[in-house]
Amino acid sequence: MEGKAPRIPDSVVRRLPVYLRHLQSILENDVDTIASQTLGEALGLNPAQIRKDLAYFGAFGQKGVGYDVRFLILSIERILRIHRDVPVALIGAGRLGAALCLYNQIQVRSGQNRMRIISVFDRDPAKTGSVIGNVAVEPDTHLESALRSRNIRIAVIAVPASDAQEVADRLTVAGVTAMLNFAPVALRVPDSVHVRAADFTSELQSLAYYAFDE
Amino acid sequence: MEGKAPRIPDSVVRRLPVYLRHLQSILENDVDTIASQTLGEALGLNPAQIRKDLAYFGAFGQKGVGYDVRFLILSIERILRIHRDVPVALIGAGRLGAALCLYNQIQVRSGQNRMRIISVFDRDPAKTGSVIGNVAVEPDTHLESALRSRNIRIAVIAVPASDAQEVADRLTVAGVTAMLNFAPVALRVPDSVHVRAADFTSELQSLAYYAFDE
DNA sequence: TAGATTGTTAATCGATTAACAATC
DNA sequence: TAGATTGTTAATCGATTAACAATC
Repeated sequence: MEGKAPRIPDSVVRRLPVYLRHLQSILENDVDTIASQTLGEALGLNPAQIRKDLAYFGAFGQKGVGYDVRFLILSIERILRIHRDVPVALIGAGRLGAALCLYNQIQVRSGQNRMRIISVFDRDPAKTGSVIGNVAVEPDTHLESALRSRNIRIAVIAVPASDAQEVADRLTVAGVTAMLNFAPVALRVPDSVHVRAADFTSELQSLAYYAFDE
Repeated sequence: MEGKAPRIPDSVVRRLPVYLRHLQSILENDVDTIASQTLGEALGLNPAQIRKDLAYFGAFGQKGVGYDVRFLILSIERILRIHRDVPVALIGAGRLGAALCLYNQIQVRSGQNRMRIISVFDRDPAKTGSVIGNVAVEPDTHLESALRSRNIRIAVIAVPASDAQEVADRLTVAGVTAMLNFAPVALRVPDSVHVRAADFTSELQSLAYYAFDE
């Protein structure tokens, strides 16, 4: 009975966390209701785009009134599947990986985020057994069995570029379906796996183009 | 005489560093020439897109042959304005900022990147005066004067969300025209300033959507 | 009721892909 | 010359924005 599965553009999915974050922040200021116009002004987005984005998933507002902030927060959390804790793995416990892990723990503790890095792996025996915040670093030989037994579907790759493709391959086999890749290399994965590039160097380099068109 | 200024889509500008990185890596394997077809296969992109992207800036290939790897590397570096060292400022010397700074130094030292973080600022007097790798942390009171005197146009924002808008405002006044924002908040800046969001939490949250559509 | 604002359809805009003449 | 591959134009596809009836 479910009917059509409309296929949601990635650009829409990526804006949802932005909406969510702003809604959470205005809730602290006791704002109960918000119009797409107001939200758009705060985020620098077209209000029609916001309404259309939300309408992909249902009708969450009230005509003439706007959106109930609390209800919209809960709705977006359900859409994204982050209405409960989501276990995440981190591969690579170097400086960047460790910083991301500690940052994540702060966000989780303050209630801003339910994506939790609960497993960290590294191939370096010197790192294995050490602890980052409240998570122990495990040897990467445990990777496949640990991910499967903990039912982890999302992983952050923070290993050197030379190791990243091999890690992606192993993660794919272990059932991971979404990866955030900080290594400066393009990863090849099956169509069923989503990879998002999060490469510091590339971001900086592309910004140089805009910085100097005087 | 220069003629039309074609206005380049941001999606094109953001792919250039990806092309560049791959070209640099194949050069190490003594590949002298590459066809858009081959490059596309390696990066998971349509070869027509690669040719069109490059054609925005000129004709860099040879019909029937392909692109000379060395020449294309130099050409893309010039297009992006990274054919010489580019000074970058980092605001916020917390764990994430420090990790990014050290990571940047490794990349610069190994010759993979000419975007150099040469100035780091923090408002915490406990951090001021300390050193991250080979860069000293300066008090944020120096921000405007230091950026102007060093002619810095690009900045990385790695401060708490609550401080990020104020930092962006100050950077704008100080003449910064491109910012990479790691704080989990949408920044409002004049149209003349480019802000790129690089928010770990949002990226992870949007990935959750894809991880569970079983 | 009058004013405001949604949800949705239609119009616009822009980016990607296909096709192919030019040419190495 | 024959085969390969670019640069570019045209066709397609998809995303954003405008407009407005529905309705709170």
